[in-house]
Amino acid sequence: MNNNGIKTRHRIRKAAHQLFSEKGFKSVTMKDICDATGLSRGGLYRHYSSTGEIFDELLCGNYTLDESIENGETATEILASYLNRLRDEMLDTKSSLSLAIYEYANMGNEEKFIGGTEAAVKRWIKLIEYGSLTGEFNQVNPSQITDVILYSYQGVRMWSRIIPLGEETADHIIDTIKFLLLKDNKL
Amino acid sequence: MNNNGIKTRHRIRKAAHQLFSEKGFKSVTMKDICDATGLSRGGLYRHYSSTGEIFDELLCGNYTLDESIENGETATEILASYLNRLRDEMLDTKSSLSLAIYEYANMGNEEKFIGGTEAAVKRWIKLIEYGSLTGEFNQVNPSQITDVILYSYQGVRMWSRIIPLGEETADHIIDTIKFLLLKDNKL
Amino acid sequence: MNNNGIKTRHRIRKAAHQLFSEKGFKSVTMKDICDATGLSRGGLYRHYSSTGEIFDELLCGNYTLDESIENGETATEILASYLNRLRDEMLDTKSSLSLAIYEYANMGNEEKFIGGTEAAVKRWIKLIEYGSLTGEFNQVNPSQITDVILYSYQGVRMWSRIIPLGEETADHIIDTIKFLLLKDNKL
Amino acid sequence: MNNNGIKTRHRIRKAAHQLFSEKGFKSVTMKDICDATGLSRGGLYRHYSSTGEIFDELLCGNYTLDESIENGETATEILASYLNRLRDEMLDTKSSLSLAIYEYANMGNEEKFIGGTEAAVKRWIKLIEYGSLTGEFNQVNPSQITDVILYSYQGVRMWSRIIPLGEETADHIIDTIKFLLLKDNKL
DNA sequence: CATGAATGAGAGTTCATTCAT
DNA sequence: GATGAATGAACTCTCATTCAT
Repeated sequence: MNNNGIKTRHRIRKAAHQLFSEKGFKSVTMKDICDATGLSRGGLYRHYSSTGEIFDELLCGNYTLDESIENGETATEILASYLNRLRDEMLDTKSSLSLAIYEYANMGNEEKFIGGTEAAVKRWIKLIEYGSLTGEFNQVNPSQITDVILYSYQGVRMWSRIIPLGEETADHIIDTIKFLLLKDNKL
Repeated sequence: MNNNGIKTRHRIRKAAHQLFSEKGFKSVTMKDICDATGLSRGGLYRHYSSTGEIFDELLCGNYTLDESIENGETATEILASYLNRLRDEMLDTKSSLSLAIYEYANMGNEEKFIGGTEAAVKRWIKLIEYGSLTGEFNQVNPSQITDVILYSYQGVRMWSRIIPLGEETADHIIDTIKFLLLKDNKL
Repeated sequence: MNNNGIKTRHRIRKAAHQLFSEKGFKSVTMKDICDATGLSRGGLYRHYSSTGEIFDELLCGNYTLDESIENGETATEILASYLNRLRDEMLDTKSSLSLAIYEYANMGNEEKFIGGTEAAVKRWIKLIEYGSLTGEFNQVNPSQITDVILYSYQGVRMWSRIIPLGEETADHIIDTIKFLLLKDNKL
Repeated sequence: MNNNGIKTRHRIRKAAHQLFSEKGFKSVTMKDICDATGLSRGGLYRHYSSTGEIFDELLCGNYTLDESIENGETATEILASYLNRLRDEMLDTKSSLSLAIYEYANMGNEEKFIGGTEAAVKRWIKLIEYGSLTGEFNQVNPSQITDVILYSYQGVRMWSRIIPLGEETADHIIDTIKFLLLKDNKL
């Protein structure tokens, strides 16, 4: 594959991301991507042979919460950083692949996602245990709080596509998490 | 429309509900419904002329939290009743129309849902205010807790299609809501 | 399927037979058949969903030598009847499905034909043994003569599509078979 | 064209022969040949611009019975030599281009083959006349026997692709030819 | 000579939708 | 009311073929 081809693949992925964000997974056709990229049928198929193939590539590096920082920081600092990302993602309504991800997962690709979420779950549990240990966090059931965090986050991601999401809603979620975990936080 | 016609419409809605639960909205075709009901093309079209039309009818009476009981009960009792329903719905993984609803909403039918959720939001807020007033509930920001409740509920509805949902996860959500609202509830 | 549908299926098979005779199997597309029948794409697919499906139906009742007469006739009479058919088929250059059959068989449908030829082989062998027994035929190896008969017949069927076949060629084959089997036949 | 180019053309023809043997003519695409040779589209097109062009070259030197030996040998010896080749070719099931040849001929290239077969026909007729003259062969109609020989040979070539061919079948054909031509040969 | 990107034509397939019966 | 035949639009996919590098 020469340099030109690499550029084209980039172009395809960019256009496809846009389309998936807007329309979910199922409604995006190879033809849509042809039109969006200006490529011909055959030209597109040269690089990817299905929307699923493109989507798979988009997913690499897209799992909600990923490889982040655990270097000597306090649990509180790490939490703040996690929550910042969470908040940003919740508010980034437009570029959300969430509908597409759900549709895709529901079409028989569940297994591709289970690993991804398990990783996120583990990271949160680890953080909460760490904070409990250092005494920074309240004594809570880590798995319980993790469920609340992740599912409310996912709920926001989905509904925000349909019902306009105000900043205060994101803050409501974030503040509640802080209240549940951090000492002396009031509702 | 005679009695026979009414039965047929029932049959159609039943089959369609099943299909929408399994495959979401977009993937269900009129042909699928023909096959599932055993009706011919023309027969189906006599009653409904698109999947959207059937889906609209399915949605009546399907909004997440609906017309329920506020007759002299204490806030705690009403809360218990609401949470029971929430829990049951979360665990009723199979018959969930959630993916279908999201897909449908995303196809330009947002407005059909905004009203529905607003109603649920109002009901929860009213309940929380009521509980605060009677002193049964903690002093909280009603709108904040309502967001946590509804979005985490929605998150569960969606993900449970993809990642098997254990009872303990539903309980985690319910217990957290109780902790947030009820006095003397420990995490 | 109503009466109209049956007629259409007839029409399709007729047109397809014509096309397969002319162009072999592979070169005939569903579109060709649409054009030839005047049906729309969807209309054709309503009845048959691939050229192979149509071809399979054409093949029923098309095996070279079929269920024929064994009712008190002499071997010589039966032979004459068999050879008459053979000759007619050899000369019926135009309606020959032979190329189509070979192509089709070569595409992984061998097993569909093995049974058919085995039956023809058995019938010839039985006839030759019968003729030998009654003393009408020469003492020959039945299986050997059967091979010569069937393969030369098939050779003619194929080549006659390409090289114009004169009646005398068909007669050459027939006469040689007669010479091999019948007493007092001269070359 | 330098030496490298000649090698590439060799490579192409070799791969193409293999493909034509396996799949016949029509099913082989330029892309197949690209894949089989490892050449790129452009690379292949530099040498040949269609499958027909390659096939034409493969056909040179492939006509069924070719330029062979007529140098002072007896008719019986020449016959033996011819029949040996015939037998070998019949048994060489795998490398047979026969299906490809028929397909190709049927696509409007009949004239390319008529000459080839006429040559074979003439050679056999000449041989039979020669054998009759020297008294080695029976008195037969040369053209009649030639038809039987060539068509049964072609029949075998075709069917052997579909129905496994035993050595005894080839021998049945050969033995029958010998019986027809040679004196004192019994069936 | 050779590569691989790109185009565009054409075949396959699936459905929504209409209509005569 | 119901059937199923038929149409036509929209997609998917695969190649032959060309061309810049």
